Amino acid sequence: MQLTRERIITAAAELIEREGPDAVSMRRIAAQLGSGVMALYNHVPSKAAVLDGVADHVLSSIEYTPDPGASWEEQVRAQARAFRQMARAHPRCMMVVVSRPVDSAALRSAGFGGEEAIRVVRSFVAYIVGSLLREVGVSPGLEPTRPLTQDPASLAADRPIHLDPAEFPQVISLSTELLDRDFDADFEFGLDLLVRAVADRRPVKELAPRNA
Amino acid sequence: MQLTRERIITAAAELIEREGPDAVSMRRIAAQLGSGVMALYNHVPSKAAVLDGVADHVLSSIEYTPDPGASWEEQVRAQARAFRQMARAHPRCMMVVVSRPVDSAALRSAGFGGEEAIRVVRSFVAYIVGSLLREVGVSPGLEPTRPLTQDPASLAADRPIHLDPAEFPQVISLSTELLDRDFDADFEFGLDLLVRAVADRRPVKELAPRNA
DNA sequence: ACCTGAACACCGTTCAAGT
DNA sequence: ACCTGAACACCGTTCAAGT
Repeated sequence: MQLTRERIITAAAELIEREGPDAVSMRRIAAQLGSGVMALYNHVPSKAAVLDGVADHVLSSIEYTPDPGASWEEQVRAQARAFRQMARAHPRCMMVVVSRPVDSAALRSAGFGGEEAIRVVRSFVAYIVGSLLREVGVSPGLEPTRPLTQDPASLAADRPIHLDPAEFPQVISLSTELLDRDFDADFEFGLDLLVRAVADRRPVKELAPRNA
Repeated sequence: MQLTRERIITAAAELIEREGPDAVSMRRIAAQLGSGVMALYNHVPSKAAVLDGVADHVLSSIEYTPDPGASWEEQVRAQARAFRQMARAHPRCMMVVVSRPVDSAALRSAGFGGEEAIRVVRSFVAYIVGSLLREVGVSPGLEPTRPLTQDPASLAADRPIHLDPAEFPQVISLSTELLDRDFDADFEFGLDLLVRAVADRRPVKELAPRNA
């Protein structure tokens, strides 16, 4: 099959997702595509360019279509959640995304990039990125390489809590669930803080008249 | 001079700050300390451990002493600013910090780690980390290695805007200042959003009685 | 206990050569 | 235009050997 920039970037993203950012190398990508290493350089100028491509690829996979009927609060929440879904779908690519400039065109095309409230947007993006780094980033990149297998047990081993899954299968699945809930709640909590803060900053919609 | 874990970590941090995370290697660290590569392994188990050490070292350099007289709003702001100062002092180490678990003991000892309001703290940390990644992280790590020199011109070249400093010295210093102001204002803006949001969530200090 | 140096299995990228 | 393979200057880490 023909070698293309796109196939190279996709292969790199898959490699990162399977074995972490450290595992990605031009040689491994080439091997995966069944070609020699140097063949890659006909479609891509450097490894850095491949990683740029991965960041862009992942960012543009955000699925968000604005709903003009919704309030701005709900639109902001929807965007934040779309971003988060992307991060959860490509957790190990997040470090790569984050190591490049964030205000990319891809991000803008996903609806992040208003005109009048750039600072508000930046605050949200900062919050979202920071949240997802914590959520996704229990030492995601610079650690010793993982084994090639990707069973649930080794995924659980990425958590700070270390238990033998053979001995405590139910404890582990439970703790994973609890952690997930925790992340959900944490994310929504902070998101809500920001949404309310911004709402309070707007010209107040006079519900009940005050005295004075 | 004697080789120690501390000297190794300090050397690594300096190397990262001078040439970026990509430039750090066991061999370079050893060369800097005037020893053979393998001598390092008597004090440190692996490169990953060195990077863990760097993250901890940088995190524990946060200078914050709580002022019990100040309001909680001001205390939170002071902590956030202390964190930010650290990030600006070690900008290129930030990616290393961020690639490890953030809720470390070092962070807690810097005053981040309340009991009753863990989620609030997490929201702030998420915001701060996300902000500083943007501020500090114009492709901080995975880029082609920089030349060894660290003059202001090459620092300016890290910005997205590319001008020849020989031709436009004043434009560059101006734009740097503008960017700095921008970062300051952005950071304070979002910080203020969060502080107000949290304040509004507290049992309101009844200033003026309402009708109803 | 601490350091050395050779060796191994990797890197990214250049270059000359092939089709 | 696209691919190859040898080569170069690097990696992290193991191991056997020295003090």
